Amino acid sequence: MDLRLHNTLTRSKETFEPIDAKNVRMYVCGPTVYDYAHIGNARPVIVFDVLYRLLRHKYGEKHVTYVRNITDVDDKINARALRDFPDLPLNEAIRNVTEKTANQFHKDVEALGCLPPTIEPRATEFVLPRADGKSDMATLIQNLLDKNHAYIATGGEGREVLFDVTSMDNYGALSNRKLEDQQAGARIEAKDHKKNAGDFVLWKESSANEPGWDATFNGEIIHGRPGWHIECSAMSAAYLGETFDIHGGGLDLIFPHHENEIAQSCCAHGTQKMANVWMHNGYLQVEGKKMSKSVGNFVTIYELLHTEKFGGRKWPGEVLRLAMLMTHYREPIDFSIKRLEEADSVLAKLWRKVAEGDDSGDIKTVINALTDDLNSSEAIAKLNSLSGDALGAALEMLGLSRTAPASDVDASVVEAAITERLAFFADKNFAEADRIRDKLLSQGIQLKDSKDSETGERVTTWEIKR
RNA sequence: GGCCUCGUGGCGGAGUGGUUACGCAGCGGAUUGCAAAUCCGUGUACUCCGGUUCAAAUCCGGACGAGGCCUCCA
Repeated sequence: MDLRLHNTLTRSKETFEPIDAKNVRMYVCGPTVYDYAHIGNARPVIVFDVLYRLLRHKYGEKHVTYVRNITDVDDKINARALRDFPDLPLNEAIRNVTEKTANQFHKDVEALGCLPPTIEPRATEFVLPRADGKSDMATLIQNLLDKNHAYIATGGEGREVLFDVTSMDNYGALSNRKLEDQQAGARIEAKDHKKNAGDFVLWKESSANEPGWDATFNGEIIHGRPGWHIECSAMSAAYLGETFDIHGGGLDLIFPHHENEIAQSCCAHGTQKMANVWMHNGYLQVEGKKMSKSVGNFVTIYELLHTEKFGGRKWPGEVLRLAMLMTHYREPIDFSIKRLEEADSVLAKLWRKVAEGDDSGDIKTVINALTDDLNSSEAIAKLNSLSGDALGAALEMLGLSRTAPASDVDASVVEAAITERLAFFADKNFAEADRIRDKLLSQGIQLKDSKDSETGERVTTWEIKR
């Protein structure tokens, strides 16, 4: 069955044909590391992890290259560094922020069952020309200047290299925007030094309390830092080439981020396409509202996993993952406690069905669902027709395998308690037997009684309730 | 103002011209010393109004409602 993917460029589902089936190449915009990742950030990471797994299944593990960057240069990072580490030299303060945040991000997404990408480049390593000759931001920018797609102008905060949006014929093709339709009202700040209101920054000069690199543009050295979009153009070209297969991210990145990436990359390289397929996941809301700090419904991945802030309990990463995948990736999700509770029950049932064995069903039904534009909700529905090893394999495909519960439960102690309890049953001492059951339950251990079908004897098993 | 999504049972959620997926919760029953778990059974739906059609939740038009983007937010 052919893989079909919805392409934002054409607003339709297309049969996916890789440029090189021996090396399928995908780029997904990663985090800007200035603060804990929130659960909205988790969605694209999970969605594209499923796609990565599917591609590996279809083309082979060694034939897929998945690049997800870490953006560790950004004005929000600078602000955070100055706030949190006022006494440290700037570069050190920044490194503290980015290291800490990136480490936390890695822990978070691992708990969500996401495979590490093939390559995870950091923006700061791609600002200036590199010894290995891989694509870098400064060279890309000079390239755009050479081809008259960019110009240098002086604004209120110093010199800037700006991209001239009118220099590209089909600027706005991805987001279906026409420059003249954009209202220069609410959010576009008219700046005199720009040729057009829509021109965006490629490089901006830094002041003394801002990080900067000495880059040369049109012969003049500008101590500065890159604009927002250029890092993805540089890093994707560095590892995936000028044109690659799939570029993914959240819906809100279509404009301006991805539009501008396309403009930079295509104009600098003289190509028609940056990526053949552009995929975007839908937005996430919390309890019916857009997640924002001011509304107070802002939840980080860390808080969900390790605190009782959301719904009065901690939630395992797999539950969060399933809660995301219950909805098709392009649909909006209203994240709620009820949804997590449902995911929790479903997952417990599925894991039990794996443990019980009784292998039946065909994983192909699940793969086929995913093959149709990553229809994960359909795929999850199909899980119900599987059991045993087939179900286990299907769960692995979705990244929902049971991981060893992080627990210090000593099995021998539990077994001893069960034996003790069975002895109380022999004396019909139900009160003591129940006391043992309740005590274990309070430790998160659920006892399950059943009867041996041959002898009618009571058989007690247990599991860790999460 | 421009552009883009989405309205399916109590909830989640596919489907997309004709057979009302699937799951969660609920309810009834079996089982149990009581529970939990499990098993069996079970109800309710396609925002509204037109149109096309033998047939529309599905296609077309309109209304209403919800949400998003429009320069650094995934």
